[in-house]
Amino acid sequence: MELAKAYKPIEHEQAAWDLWLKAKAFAADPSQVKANGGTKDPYAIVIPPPNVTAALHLGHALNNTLQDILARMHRMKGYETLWMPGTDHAGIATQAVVEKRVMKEEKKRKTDFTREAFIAKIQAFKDEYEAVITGQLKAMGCSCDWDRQRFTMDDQCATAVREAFFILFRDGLIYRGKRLVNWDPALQTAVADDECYDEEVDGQFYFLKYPLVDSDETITVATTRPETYLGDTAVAMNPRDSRAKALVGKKVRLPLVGREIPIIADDYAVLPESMATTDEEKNDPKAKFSTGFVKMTPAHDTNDYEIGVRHGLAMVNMMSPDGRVSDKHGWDGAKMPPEFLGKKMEEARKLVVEEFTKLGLFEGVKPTRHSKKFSDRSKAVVEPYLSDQWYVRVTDPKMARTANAALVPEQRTSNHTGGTGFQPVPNGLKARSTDGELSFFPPRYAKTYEHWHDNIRDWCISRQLWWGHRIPVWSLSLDSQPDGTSFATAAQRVQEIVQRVLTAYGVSGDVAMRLCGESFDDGRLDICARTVAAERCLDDLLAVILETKDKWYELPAASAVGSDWTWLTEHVYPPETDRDPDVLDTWFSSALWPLSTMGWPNPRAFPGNEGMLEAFNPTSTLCTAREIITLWVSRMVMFNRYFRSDEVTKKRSDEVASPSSTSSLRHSVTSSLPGPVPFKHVYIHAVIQDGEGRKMSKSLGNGVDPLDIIESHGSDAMRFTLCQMATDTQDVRLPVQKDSKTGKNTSPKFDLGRNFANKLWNASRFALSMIGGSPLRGEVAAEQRSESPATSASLASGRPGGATHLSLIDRWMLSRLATGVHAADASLAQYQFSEYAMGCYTLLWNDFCDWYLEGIKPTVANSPQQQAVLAQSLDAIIRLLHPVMPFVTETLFQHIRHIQTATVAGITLTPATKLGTLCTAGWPKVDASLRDENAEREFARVQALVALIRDIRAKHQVKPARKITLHVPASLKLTGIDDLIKTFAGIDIIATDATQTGVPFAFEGAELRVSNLIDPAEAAAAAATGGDANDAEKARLTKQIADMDKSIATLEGRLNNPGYADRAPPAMVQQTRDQLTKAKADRDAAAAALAKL
RNA sequence: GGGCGAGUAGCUCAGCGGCUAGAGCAUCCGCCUUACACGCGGAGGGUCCAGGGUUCGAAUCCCUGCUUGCCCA
Repeated sequence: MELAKAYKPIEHEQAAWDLWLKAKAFAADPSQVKANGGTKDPYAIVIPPPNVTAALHLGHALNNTLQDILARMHRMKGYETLWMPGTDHAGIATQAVVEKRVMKEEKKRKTDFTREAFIAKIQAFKDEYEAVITGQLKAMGCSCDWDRQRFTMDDQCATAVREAFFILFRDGLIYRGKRLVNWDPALQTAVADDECYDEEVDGQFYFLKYPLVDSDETITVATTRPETYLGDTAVAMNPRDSRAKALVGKKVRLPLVGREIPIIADDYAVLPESMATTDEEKNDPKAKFSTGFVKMTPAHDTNDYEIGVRHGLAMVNMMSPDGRVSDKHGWDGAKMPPEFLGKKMEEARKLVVEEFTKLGLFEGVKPTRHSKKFSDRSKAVVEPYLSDQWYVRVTDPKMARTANAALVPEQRTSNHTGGTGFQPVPNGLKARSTDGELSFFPPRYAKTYEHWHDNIRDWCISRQLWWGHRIPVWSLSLDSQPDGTSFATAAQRVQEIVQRVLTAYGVSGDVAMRLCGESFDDGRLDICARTVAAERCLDDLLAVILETKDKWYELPAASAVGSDWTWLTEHVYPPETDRDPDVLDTWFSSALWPLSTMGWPNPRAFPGNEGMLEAFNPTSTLCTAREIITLWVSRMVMFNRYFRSDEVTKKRSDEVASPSSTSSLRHSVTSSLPGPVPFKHVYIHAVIQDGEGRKMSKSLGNGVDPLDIIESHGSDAMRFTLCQMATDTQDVRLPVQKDSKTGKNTSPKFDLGRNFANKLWNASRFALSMIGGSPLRGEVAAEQRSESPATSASLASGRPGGATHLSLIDRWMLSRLATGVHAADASLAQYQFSEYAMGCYTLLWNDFCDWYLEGIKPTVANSPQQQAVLAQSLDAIIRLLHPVMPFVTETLFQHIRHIQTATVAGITLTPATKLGTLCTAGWPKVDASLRDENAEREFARVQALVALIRDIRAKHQVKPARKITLHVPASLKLTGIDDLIKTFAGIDIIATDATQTGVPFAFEGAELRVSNLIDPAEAAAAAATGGDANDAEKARLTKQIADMDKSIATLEGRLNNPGYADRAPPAMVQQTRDQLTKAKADRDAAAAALAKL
């Protein structure tokens, strides 16, 4: 079959893809893995699920290219390979995009729809983008197991999320707590950081005096928000403040409120300008306004909140959700002056000034500008607001510390002491067998990971959104009643009633209850439902209490409640009795990804998952970006190790054994073996920036669409270029240009990959033309070769003991191949993708094309041995390149796999296992014995001499077709390399005469000449202008002499250095002497030639 | 504020104790040489950010500074 002159990706990519799918080449079979009684080692990658928010960009292309390289390489190496694909629902991002879209297209808000209706809209959007993303990955050639594609909110993943939440809730690792959120008082909802914008506004610093307790003195605080003084719980001053010693520990009394609050010392308080000593302090813009005293309002300011947590300050909320002063939403019984109650924040501010003025405690104002947060949608001023949120207790040793213990010892920090993270294993205890399994590439990222866990804080997992996994907790709030029942008694009774209902529905094992609080003010019963059945039970129970369903009294729950109904309805506080409206942080479901995608917790519940966890968890490698280390990597490690721990696993199997047992509240947490890591290696890839070092983004318009590159250059070209860029550094730059024809962004860098693919294509085309038509063993059918390669004849490498002697260039090529394959293996094993790409590049382009193919042209047609070396080398190179350029290599393989030649001893090329596909063929094995130093040394002589002659040819503008004569002195031996020199340098005769004609040059210390450069007829004409030629010759030799002199000076300098001979390794010294001898000889030869001109 | 990178040819990057510091692109010269002009052959081009130090020897290791980027808080 004829191959086109140039590789046209678009004509071949689809066919290759179809072949792979037809062969089911990417399907992972867990039963093949040793853990399940099979014979293979597993190799697994879970894709970092792309957000369904938008199409993939070049960073995704890079990351997925690298994953595909790893997957394909391991598949060829015989690993049972799973690359799990899927997408992420990306809660806030997706909901925001859809909200914007709906606003633009329908002029409607989220709240104009029911929750269900709006979720359906997001779902439709998700379907749309999931299809786009999947299409992109397939166009890139990603060898995922597409039949297993998951989505973080599909039924399988949702089941895992439910189970995980339940277990954590049951085990006391999930709790409810208060946290500052961005509150939009107009919409009365929390808003995320990216739904706010900052704006500089004119404001004022207000100066308020607070009287010291038991003293007539006052201190003055400066603030831009005087109204929040109602929620003050401390005053801070800098410990270096000269007054601090006397004042810290004393108390002040808040005017009107009457609350006594402490004065604390904290660096956060800025020293007044007059006390500042360093430039930094003086230049702090706040120093100008500072009095040295800062009011602390932890419930209404993010900085104060941090300090409040640090110093254990009380949190007093003085605002209601609609942004008015309130004493109804506070804690610790805060008392507000009645005149403030119900006032808006702006009104309250004026009132503060008035009241303080009346009391003589107002010192004045100074104008300032400061930045303020506003809500995108309502434009209202965003208030930091304390509200109820759910947390995962990742500070528990079973979480953060276990995550750090997962690090391989050599990547742990040696001087590790504090923190919640790693602690040395106590004496006498063996380290966990599952510890020390995790390593980072490049290793420096282990520090990021470790540091994160050392300083980790509990993870807030609730989000005030609609799109996501809704928190599976129902709350019964208790209210005191005149009958005088104590809180504890009432709570006890409620739990008993709930328990009866659960039993009636047969779901008591699927529910965990926890009582929160100790009084009717803040007490409630939280009930977590593990399954949909349990959920229905709770719905019914609430319906019975609230009478919200038709014929509620006929529900099984009603009979289970029975005569307690009246009592129950009197004690359960209706308005807040419901399922929690919030959804889980997206990372909660992502954190379960290596578990949920493989069927955890119950592989039998969804088809095809059996044996997956055993086979593929832990996975082998996770490829991701560095900011993901904290967001995702850490959480996957914590979750995998917790949910696959002995403790959790055993508890689950006990439940299966006796499903009726109730999940008790706060299981006793006993010491247990943590589970395995979710992945052994974490590879962190570089960030792609544009040519100016800026992030690629839509707003800058500097983004490059992978599909555009695939269209213009081909998928392989994009992949190769990206792989070649993937170095260990943090950022890589890709100069971006706008294509004048299409108007699309592209980069000239992709030409590299396109040219390389074309080079491979043409090298193969040439090889096929040489050997495709003349099989060595015509009697062996084409298909048979791939079945039983051992039947074909085998060529020895020409080394001692070999049957057939190979020529120098063949031995050289095999040596280069052996080195190249070894280097590629080593590079990929260390995630050195760029080195792998560049190594392959040199091997194919320089070694194979420039030297080998050119060198064998005169001989290959008549040498079956050479044809074998040619075919086997090309086949090996194509296999080596398959992971990075799957399409072109697969296309070519479909031709070269039919070639019949002898095999080459030392090269093992295992045939394909599925439909003759390269992607299931064996990774090339080239025996190290094929490395041949002698051949490399001799060939290097060829290359050096050829380079000198080519230089002369170029300077003299000798036509490529013209054969010239080389004159060498008899002392210089070119035995065995003379034919190659003739081929490469365009020489027809190598004479050993001592002619003085022609162009002289120095090689290996001898004076050589080339003559007959020009056609005799032209020579006569040129003789007239001989002076010019002579001048050029002189210039050339002069430069050669200068180069040699420079080299000689360097080498002599080194040898003359007294310490060198003494301290440097002897071999190195000898090498330097040899170099010097050679350089001097070359210089002398060149000088002699110059003198004769 | 803490942590991690980068600064080498016009551009994008390798090299990270010892070759005359390399590659691709770009530039210049010559070639449609029968696989490839997405090509072939050749050439020019670098105070390896600056300043100290360690070493027989530093682009490479250490320190200081400058420029620049990212992550976490």
